[in-house]
Formats: sequence, structure tokens, C-alpha cells
Amino acid sequence: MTGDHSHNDSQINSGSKYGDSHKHKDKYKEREHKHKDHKKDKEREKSKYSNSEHKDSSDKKHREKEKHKDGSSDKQKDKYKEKRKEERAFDGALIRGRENGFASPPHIKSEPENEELYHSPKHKKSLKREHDDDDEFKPKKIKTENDKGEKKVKKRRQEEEDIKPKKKTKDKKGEVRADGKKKAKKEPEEKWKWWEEERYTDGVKWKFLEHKGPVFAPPYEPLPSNVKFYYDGRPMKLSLEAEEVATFFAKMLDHEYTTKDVFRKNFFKDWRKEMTSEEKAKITDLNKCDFSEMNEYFKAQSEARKAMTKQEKQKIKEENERLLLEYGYCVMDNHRERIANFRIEPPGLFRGRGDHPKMGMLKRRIRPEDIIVNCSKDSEHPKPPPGTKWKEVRHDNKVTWLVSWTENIQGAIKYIMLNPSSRIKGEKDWQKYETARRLKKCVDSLRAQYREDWKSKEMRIRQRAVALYFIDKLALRAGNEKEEGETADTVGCCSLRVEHLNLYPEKDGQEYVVEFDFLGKDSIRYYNKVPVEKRVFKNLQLFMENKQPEDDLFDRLNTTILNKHLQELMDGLTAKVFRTYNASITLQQQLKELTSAEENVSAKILSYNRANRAVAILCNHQRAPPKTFEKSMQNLQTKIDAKKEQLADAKRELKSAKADAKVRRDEKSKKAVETKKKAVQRIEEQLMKLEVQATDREENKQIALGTSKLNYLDPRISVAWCKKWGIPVEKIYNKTQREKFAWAIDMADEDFEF
DNA sequence: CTATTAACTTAGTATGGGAGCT
DNA sequence: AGCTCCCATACTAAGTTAATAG
Repeated sequence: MTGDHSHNDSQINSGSKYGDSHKHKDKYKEREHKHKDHKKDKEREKSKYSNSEHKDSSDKKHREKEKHKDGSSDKQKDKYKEKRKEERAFDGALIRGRENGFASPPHIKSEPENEELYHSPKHKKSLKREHDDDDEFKPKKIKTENDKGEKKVKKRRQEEEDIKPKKKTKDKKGEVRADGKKKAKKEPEEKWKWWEEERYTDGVKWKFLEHKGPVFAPPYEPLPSNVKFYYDGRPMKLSLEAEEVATFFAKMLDHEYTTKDVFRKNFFKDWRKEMTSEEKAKITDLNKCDFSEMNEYFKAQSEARKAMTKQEKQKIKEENERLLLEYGYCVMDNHRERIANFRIEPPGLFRGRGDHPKMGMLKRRIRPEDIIVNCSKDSEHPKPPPGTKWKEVRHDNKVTWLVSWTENIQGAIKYIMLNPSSRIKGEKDWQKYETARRLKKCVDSLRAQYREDWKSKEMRIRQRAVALYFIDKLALRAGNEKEEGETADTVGCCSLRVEHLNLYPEKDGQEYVVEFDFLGKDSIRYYNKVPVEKRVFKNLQLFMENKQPEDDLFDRLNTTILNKHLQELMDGLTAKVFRTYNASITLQQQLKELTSAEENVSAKILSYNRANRAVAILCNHQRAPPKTFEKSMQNLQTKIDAKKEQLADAKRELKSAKADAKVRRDEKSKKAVETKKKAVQRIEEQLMKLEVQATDREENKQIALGTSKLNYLDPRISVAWCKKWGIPVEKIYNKTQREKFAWAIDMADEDFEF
């Protein structure tokens, strides 16, 4: 791959990368107080180093110069022109005429009619956006304009229908339900190919949106009177409110969380807030609280649930399906789309990841009064439960969410949004990969540029350039600043501190080795030793000079600055695009390298998984080794041994059959030989499959493939690979994944190049 | 500017149901 | 028929980024 650089190998092979992240966390416990004055430190750092930076006013000039320099070579100019062209082409292709109204849906059901409405066979072809190669040869612009013209007619037609949306919507409801059943048969040929349509411009996300609102958590069910809470050894009846919160804790009793000081402290504080004044007066020490009876009750409950009869379970299942059918879908622009999370998060105790200062706090119950509903004006608005009101109903079609509320732990807003299979998510996803592909086209010049910048006389530019190098080479995340004491102490690239790296002029026979050791997103440990270029090394030494361990490595850089810079280099470029780009390009290149034509399907899939794994390692996607890992490995080994034995038997039988045939020379015995031969073959195949499976599983012990597959790897690479080698796409993507990547499965052919 | 907020993507883990085995 | 194990899914926390407020 031209775009690739060979940095991956060292990582893929670095066995040392995965320490036990949990054990490791202790090391970071001290951190909190240690770097309390962090902000101040940063200021201090700034003035300390300001000498190395001649007047900030020169920055602007410098930037201009860079631009000129960039464009000065003809080759580069061409490159940029090309890039521009691409962008336009893609954008053009993606524009959905904004007047191409998607107002209220006449018939959600009958996809055939919709199909006609949105892409009559006539211009279907021209609307179809294919990959860039094609784009270069087609006059997109003109095409788009034509389409607009055509669409206008349609739009008008739709608007007429808009006039009586209410009625229409009602009609359709009956249908929706009826449809749910019919679906199974019809669906295949009815699947809506949103990727063959044009996109909205100007940040409009939809024209019509109708949904039923969220499903609230079930109300609290008080404990039966025989299940008691004990304080200081004596039974104590709690008020409903206090009892509910107590049950949250009781349910977690076997969890390690409840042994942590912070968790207990936070829980107790919030619990006390729910107590009556009498309770508050009495219950003053969590250690005197005995929740064990409650805990047992819940365990018994879950046992009982498991022991339910088939019918009972069936009933629950049906109820869930009913709920899904009623609340799990919305209508957005003529299409019924699946909602991702239509249930409101139930109350409970906050479980932060890592050393979270807020772990154990009470996560409040969300009521209708907390909910903001978003839908179109002309839709049938969701109704709040009887006797309640929504906080607000708004009609903002510049956003994609249907419902939002503010969560009480961090004060963050939570949303209900659509499923990944929806048009609105799919388009975004596709666009993400297109941006990464544009990066591929300019990454070489960009790399050349940051290498130049390592020599800059401005500290801020050097820091930026080194940070960018890390982001590119190591696929680090951007690393926003976080508010101290509000979250676990984790970092990304821009927020790295001096204590997170060690410099070794020479280590293990390599020069200029940097050792990274920090907690990243979700408090997952990143540990890596990488040889870097001398210039980078020298720069790091410079950045770390005269600093305390808890000082920022890049004291003149943050994610805003970095992203602003990136935006100037390429439209749509941000730090995370590098992750997407490097992940996808690595997959593509690894697939090329690892797949061998002679191998059978399961060996090819192992190769695929290995390629996938290389990406997961690059992106540091880890998982806790499954609790049952050792056992399941053993089981597999047992199976393998059994299979081997079986194979030996089969071979023996074959041999004797052969001998037999030789003597008897009749049809029957010949046939027997054939049968035995086939049996041997079959068993060999099975054995191979098992062995491959074992290898795969072993290699996957603490690596999670899912995240990269879902979020970083351009699905068209995988689809193309499947097509090229005749692998059924089902072997690579399960049902959900196929739904999410339907666009890629439909449009990528075997020559797709990322 | 800097800080905050809003919106959206990315993340690992818990759990529950179903496939495959005994 | 019951059991085990494994995967898919649900869940929701924790990031990134751009927009907005101060």
C-alpha cells in the first residue's frame, strides 16, 4: 500500500504490550492529588518555555508561508487539485436536493412505491454513487443538477401530500403492525437502498420524523416484608425511597465495586439524601449496614427467572417484541427505521470505569418531566404517560436524536438515536471512510510536512508535529483535557504527561526507544515501546526538560489547536481520521499479505481475523480475558484430540478397506473405499477447522476485534475481500453487522481499493 | 481567546438466549 | 430434556469535535 508506512510490525509483535491493566492501575492511584495543580503547571510551563518561541505574531505569517510552500510545487498543486476534485465529486454525489422534500410519508409500508418515488429506474443508474475511481470520469456536477430538476417535480408532489399528514399517519399505523408480520417474506427485495439516493445539504438531517417516545424504566417494586435490611444487627424497615437505593447496592454486593472506598463513600452520601430524617439519624455508618438478605432475595429472583417455564418465558419475549414494535421504530422521511436505544436508562449506582471519582453515586430515575422530545411538527407527537408532561417538545431537524435528557452524574446529555442500520447513521459512517480515503491521498505530503516541522524554531509547531507523528504512527487518540476530579485520570496524545513516557537512547539493541505507559479511554492501559526517529527523540527530550512528571508533555498544544491545524491541511481532517485511515489501510494491506489462494475457507478466515487483529492491536482494543477462557481452551483441545483419534481410526478403516478391495475386486468394496476416503477427508477438514479455531482463539485472548470491525475498518475492504476469494460475507459479518454495512455489501465489488 | 455545551462516535462489559452437546 | 458455552446484543460510559457562550 502506497499510503502505508511500515510502523505496524513492531506493534503487532510486541508481546509486552499487554500487561495486566487492572493490576497496573494501582500505579496510577496516586496521580490524583499529585497533579492537582495541573492547570497552573501548564501556565507555568508556558511562560517557562516562551523564550523558545519568538513572538506569537509570527505564527500567522508562518502559516501563510506554509500554505504557499505547499502549493508551490506543481506536483503538489496537482495533488491538491485532484483532492479538491474528489471532494467536490463526493459532495456532489451526496447532495440530496434540499427542496427534494421528504415530508410526511404517504405510505411507509409499500416500499415499492417509495422506490419509484425516489429512484425511478430511469435515473437510478446516474444516482448511484460509486467509488472515487468512477467519480473521476463522470461529470458529477451536471448529473446532480439534472437530478435536482427531476426531483423538484417529485418534491412538489410530496408537498401536496403534506397537507393532510395527520390522517396519513394514522392510516399507516395499522399497516405498520400488519407489516411486522408480513415482513419476513417481503423484506429481502424491499430493502431500501438509501445509498443510491442523494443527501441533504446544510445540516438538515430529516424532513419528517415521527416516533412514540421513550420507554421508561419500570417503577420500583418494594421488597416483600420478609426480606429485611439490618442495621447494626437489627432489622430495620426503610422508607420506599431509601429502600430502592439500598437495593441498588444490595444487588451489587458480590461486585468488587462495593469494596472500593470511593464507591462506598459516594453511595452512602447519595443514599443518605434519600433517607427520611429518622433514617438519616440512625444510619450513620455503611459498615453497619447488612444488605445480605436483600442480596439473597435478588439472587433467588434471578434463579426463579431462569427456572421459568417455556410459556412464561415466551410471554415475556412476546411482550418485549410488542414493545419493540411499538417503540423501537420511528418514521424518518418516508421510511420506518429502527431506533437504537428506545429504553430510558434505569436508576442505579453509577459504575464509572477505572478509578472514577464518582463511582457509586446514585443515578437518578428519569421521569417524563426530564425528557425533551424531538420530532417534526406535522407528526403525531409522542404522548407522555398519563398525568405527566414532557419537559419540552421541539422540532429541530438539524439534529438526529429523537429524545434527550440530562443525566445527573456528570450533567451530560443522553440521547435516543437511530440504529446503525439507519440511513442517517449509515451515511455518516460512509462519509467517515470517504474522509479517510481522502487522507490516503495526501498523507504522504502531510507526513513530509510534519517531519519538516520537527525542525521548526517554534516550540508549538514542533510539539504539534511530534504529537501528530504519534497520532499517525501509533494511532493514539486526540486526548482532550478533562476536568480534574470529575472523571478517571486518563489521557490521549495531546494530554500525555511527562510521566507517561520513558526515553531510552538505546534499548534492546534499538536506538531512540520511547516507552509509553498510560491509561487511555476507559482506563485501558497503553503500553508500547517504539523506536522513533532521532529528531523526534531529541524533541521529546526538549519537551521534557525541566518538567515535573505530572507536567504536560505538550504544554503548548491541545486538541483544538491540533484539529484547527489539520483542518487547514485537508478539509474534514481531524485527529481521529488518522485512526480510521491507519486502521483501514492496515487491514487492506494485511489481507493482501496474509491471504493465500490455495488455502481453504477456514484458513482464509483465520487470515482475515489475523488482519483484523493487527488493527485491533494498533488501536489497542483490549478485553479482559474471558473468565472461562482457560477452560474453553481446554475443551477445544479435548475436541481436537478426540478428532485426531477419530481421524486415525478412519485412516485405519480406509487402509483395511483398500486391502479388502484389492483382494475382492468387486464394485461393492471399491465403493466402500471411496466412502472411507471421503470420511477421512471430512474428518481431516474438521480437524483443521478445530485447530484453526484454537489458534484464533488463543491469539484473541485479550484482544477485542469487534470495536475495530464496527468502527474503524471500511466495510468495503472486507466485502471486496470476500468477493475476491469467494467467502460468504456471513462468515465475516453477523446479521447485525450486515445490516449496518448493507451499503458496503451492496456497492463494493472485488476490486474495491480503500 | 477560553470554557462550556451539544451532538455524535467509540468503547468494554454484562447478560441472556439459543445452538450444540450429552 | 437438560446443560453448557458462546455469541449477539443491550447497555451505557467515555471519548471526539464543532458550535456557542462568556
